[in-house]
Amino acid sequence: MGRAISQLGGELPRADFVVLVRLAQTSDAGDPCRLRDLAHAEGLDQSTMSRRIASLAERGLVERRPDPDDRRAHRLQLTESGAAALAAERARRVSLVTDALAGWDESDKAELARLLGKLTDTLDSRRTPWRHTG
Amino acid sequence: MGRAISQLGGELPRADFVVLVRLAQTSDAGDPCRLRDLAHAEGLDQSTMSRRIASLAERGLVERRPDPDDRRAHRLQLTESGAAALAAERARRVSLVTDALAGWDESDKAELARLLGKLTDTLDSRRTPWRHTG
DNA sequence: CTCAGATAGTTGCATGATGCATACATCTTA
DNA sequence: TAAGATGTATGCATCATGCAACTATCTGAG
Repeated sequence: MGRAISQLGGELPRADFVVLVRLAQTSDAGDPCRLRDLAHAEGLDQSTMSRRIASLAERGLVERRPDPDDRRAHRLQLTESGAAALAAERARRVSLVTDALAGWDESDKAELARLLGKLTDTLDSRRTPWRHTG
Repeated sequence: MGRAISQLGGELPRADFVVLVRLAQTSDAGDPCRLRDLAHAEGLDQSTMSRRIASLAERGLVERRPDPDDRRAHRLQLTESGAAALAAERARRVSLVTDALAGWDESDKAELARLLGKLTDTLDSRRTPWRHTG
């Protein structure tokens, strides 16, 4: 817990961040998020995601609860610390962008936001394969 | 040489790509590009860049010529194969974007291009630290 | 001119992330 | 009930990386 709090001030590694983002999404959707889904969503091997989750669980950011419907599986969810770490990292990133665009006029900022949103939608609808390493 | 040609059809790893891009830039500028400069530009350790260059040189994409003014150093430059591989990778990436934006109207595409160019300039002028891994 | 220190680059070594193959438990279906 | 599929974890080899140490060369103070 102290460990998680200490992370709030620092930088959350990208690998951790993307997992927390996915977990927050599925948590919003109310789905029981499983390891395999996360691995597939990120284009990673199950074994890699297993180790990432183990690491996040050790640090108290993610909770692995037994799935009552399938005793092989776990239901993954953010802990309070995990949600806090995610919020802090998002805030840090928003600050980076806000600072970088401080000199821009409002219309350009609004237009960029609109077009990036549209781009995200376009890529999602095409299920564009996304490699973090390539 | 056959190795380099066979790469033209495939995907150039990002680590190789960014090095070739830098080399093409400095080649345009006419500067003798050295290892240390490349490493610093990418925020990597010299030893890492040394290994990347060694790999690119083995594959015939980069040439290491002795620096006539400093016998410790090498002058790095793209080979013909390297320039071809870079051009092919750039074309592949342009195709990805072109395909993804195929359904967009021209005005939005032009506006996105303008704003991304402006963003690039803004980030460059701020010397924003850029981590490929974070 | 000479020698101490700086600099360009390479290599040894340990570390961490990854994928594949495998193992084990549990579920599903014939 | 047995055979195969599925969810997850682990052993193992591989690869990229940073740090430290090394060689060769350059530079500057004396």
